Amino acid sequence: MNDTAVREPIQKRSIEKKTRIITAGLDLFSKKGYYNTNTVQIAKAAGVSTGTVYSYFKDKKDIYIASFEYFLDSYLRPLLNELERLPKPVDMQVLVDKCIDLFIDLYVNSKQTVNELGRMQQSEPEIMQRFAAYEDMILSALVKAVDHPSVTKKNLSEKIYLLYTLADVLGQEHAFHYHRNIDLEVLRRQITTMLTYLLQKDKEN
Amino acid sequence: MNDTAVREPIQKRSIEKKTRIITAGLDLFSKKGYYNTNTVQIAKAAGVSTGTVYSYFKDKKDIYIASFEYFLDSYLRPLLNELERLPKPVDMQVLVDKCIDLFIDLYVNSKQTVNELGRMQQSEPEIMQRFAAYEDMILSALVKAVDHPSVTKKNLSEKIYLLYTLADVLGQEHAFHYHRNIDLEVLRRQITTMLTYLLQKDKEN
Amino acid sequence: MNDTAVREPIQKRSIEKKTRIITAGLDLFSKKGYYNTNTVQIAKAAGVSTGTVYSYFKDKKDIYIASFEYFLDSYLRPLLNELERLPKPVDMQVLVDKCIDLFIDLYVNSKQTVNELGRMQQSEPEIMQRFAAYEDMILSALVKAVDHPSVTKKNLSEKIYLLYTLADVLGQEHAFHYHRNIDLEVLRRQITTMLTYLLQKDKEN
Amino acid sequence: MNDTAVREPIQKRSIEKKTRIITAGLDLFSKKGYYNTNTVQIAKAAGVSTGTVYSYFKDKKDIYIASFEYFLDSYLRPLLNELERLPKPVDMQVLVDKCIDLFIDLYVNSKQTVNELGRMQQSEPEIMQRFAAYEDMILSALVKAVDHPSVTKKNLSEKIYLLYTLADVLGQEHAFHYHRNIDLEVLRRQITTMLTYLLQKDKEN
DNA sequence: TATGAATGAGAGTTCATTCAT
DNA sequence: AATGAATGAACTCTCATTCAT
Repeated sequence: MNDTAVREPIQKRSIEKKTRIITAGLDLFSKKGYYNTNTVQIAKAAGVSTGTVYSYFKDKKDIYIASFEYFLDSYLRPLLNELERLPKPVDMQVLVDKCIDLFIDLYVNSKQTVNELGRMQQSEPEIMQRFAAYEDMILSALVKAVDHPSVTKKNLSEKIYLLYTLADVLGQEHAFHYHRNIDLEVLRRQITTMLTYLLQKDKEN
Repeated sequence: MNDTAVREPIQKRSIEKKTRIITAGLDLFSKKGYYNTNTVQIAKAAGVSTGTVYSYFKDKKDIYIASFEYFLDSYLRPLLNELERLPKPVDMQVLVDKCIDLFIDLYVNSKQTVNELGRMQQSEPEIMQRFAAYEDMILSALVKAVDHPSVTKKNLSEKIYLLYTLADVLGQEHAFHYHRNIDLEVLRRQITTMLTYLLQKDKEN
Repeated sequence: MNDTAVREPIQKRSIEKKTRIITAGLDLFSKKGYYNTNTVQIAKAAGVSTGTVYSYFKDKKDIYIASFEYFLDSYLRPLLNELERLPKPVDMQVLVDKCIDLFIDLYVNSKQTVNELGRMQQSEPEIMQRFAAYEDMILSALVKAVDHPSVTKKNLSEKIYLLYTLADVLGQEHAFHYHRNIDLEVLRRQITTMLTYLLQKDKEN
Repeated sequence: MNDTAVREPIQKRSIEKKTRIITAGLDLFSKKGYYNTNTVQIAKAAGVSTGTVYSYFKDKKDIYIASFEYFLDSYLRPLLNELERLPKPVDMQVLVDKCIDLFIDLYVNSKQTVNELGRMQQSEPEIMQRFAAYEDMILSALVKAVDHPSVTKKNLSEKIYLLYTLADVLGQEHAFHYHRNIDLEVLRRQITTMLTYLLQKDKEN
């Protein structure tokens, strides 16, 4: 019944245009949020007409999803690859540090983007599902990176989750510095200490 | 521009009406989010007219702010009082436990509410500011509770912040259980271990 | 989920407004057809805003249905009542004549309206269903009117249907006079002759 | 304003292309109606580009007109020829029967097409005019077929018109069977009876 | 004071038509 | 000659806010 298919661009000019829409969307959604961005703004920012937007995307939500998939693919995945390429065996301290740096990088460079994604993540089921895959991506990258003789496999999921969570917290704090009385260096040292303590093999947590 | 001042209700009937709007708003915003709730729905749920809503609140955002202030005042503050009333000197393990229970309580009973607040928190600057005060409230309650001979004052802000953050994480996981492979008991034990380790006086973190 | 109910007007001013929308809709739909009429035009013609239109009707199709129900109720039903009130026993000639007059009246006064209804009738299933009831209304009025000792019950449905159809044809021709070479008086006489012949008891058709 | 003239295809390939557009249009317009069919769908179904469509037709309505002219030429005219080729002198019963069969054929095989044409016929003046010619075509074919010693010339136009109308009604009822309680065999017999009665020479109607 | 009908700007989306390639 | 991506005006519908009653 629905004959008005969404165009899948093949030619270079078209791909470029689709990308422009995606990046314009990413920018606006990140800065102003999903509900405060409209399709005319996206079209204008991408330098195309609204009609063109709707020939590449079935609706506004579709632009949103494409924008954040693009972000995660082009930004997060490279970071994770770096993590996986760490020379092994790796010092625990180094691993935790690298992890933290990764999230600081992520937030410092794309704080608004990451935040907007978090905002929608639990608001729209469809978007939550899409994003779940990417969290899994991070978590499994961490599992691989932590795969090391000095780390017990016991309760590994929970340890990885805490590593992920605390690195995330530090990243957020670096980017937004919500809490003026927090010394970021101190916080980092404490997190590293806790995680190193948690991950060490001889402590059976 | 706006000549019609927002009324500050003095009479009992008026206060009751304002409260009904606030609780109706809280309920709807929590269940469906800010952008999917409209003022007619709030008025109807509160049993008043839309006009009345606008005689107590200057706009929709104002209802939102009042709703979440009400929530934090009537729900969070009592929890914090409990924390402050802990008999001292308190065992470190007990303190951390109590803290964690507090957040689990909060999330389990009001998960949608807390989530919606988090969603808007960084989307709307005006709302972010208002909420900051309440986070400070939590943090200072923790400072008081942790005020104890066995805990160094050194880098205390950062320690409190981590206590707050990790308790929050555990609360969220209890309420939503996003990560199916996480054993909540194990996670709780690990968090307690880390925090106890961090807070102990002799470890100079 | 759908809290935005369509308002059911009780006050006189509101009913009047709803009626104005209905009549404006009827007028425009009749003159220009469903697809060539837009909601802004209807609102303007009714002297209200588009928002008001949508507080009385759930969508454009709903206005359409209401408009034509209004037409049929306020125009067709009175005509049918007249038919039913014919003094009995009635001369067959008189009955057929009355029937024909009824349709001529209908078309001459509301030719565009009746035509538009016919156009949509088979195009939109929802509208077709609604209209079916009114055709039944006409047919059963005819059955009652024809209920007469001089008419056999045998194959009555088919006879009534032909009475209805031929009166309809004559009505159309009166209103639009598509066929310039047709003498309406002659046509009427022929139709009357055929129907009288068909309906007479002694001819067993 | 319109500098790009509509091409009149001479080459075989071009004619074929134009025909493909016409038949695709006929198919889609018949199935989904004029307003629910768009030019992209027609182009796709015809295996050409939208641009090509607009080099053969000046606008969407032009495709519509061409489609239905094509239908009437290729489908209706052969039926009429058959009618004209009836061996004479012909029995009145046979003639009426043939006529009825012709319409039943028409509707049963092309009910959606005929219906869609009827729908637009009075909605768009331009289309109404075009169609008038074809109705005249039918009527004059009937005049020729009825040209017979047993039929008075008196009031012939009106008689032909009724023959046409009643055959049409029966055709519609055969194709759609809107009225469940109508026995098609009975209806046909009644119509035949009425028409035979009307057309007979000695009855001076 | 309270009402709730009314407003109308602005949202997302479609599609006949054009024109650079 | 043919393409089909691009256009943008026009569509239907929503909702925060106002104001006559």
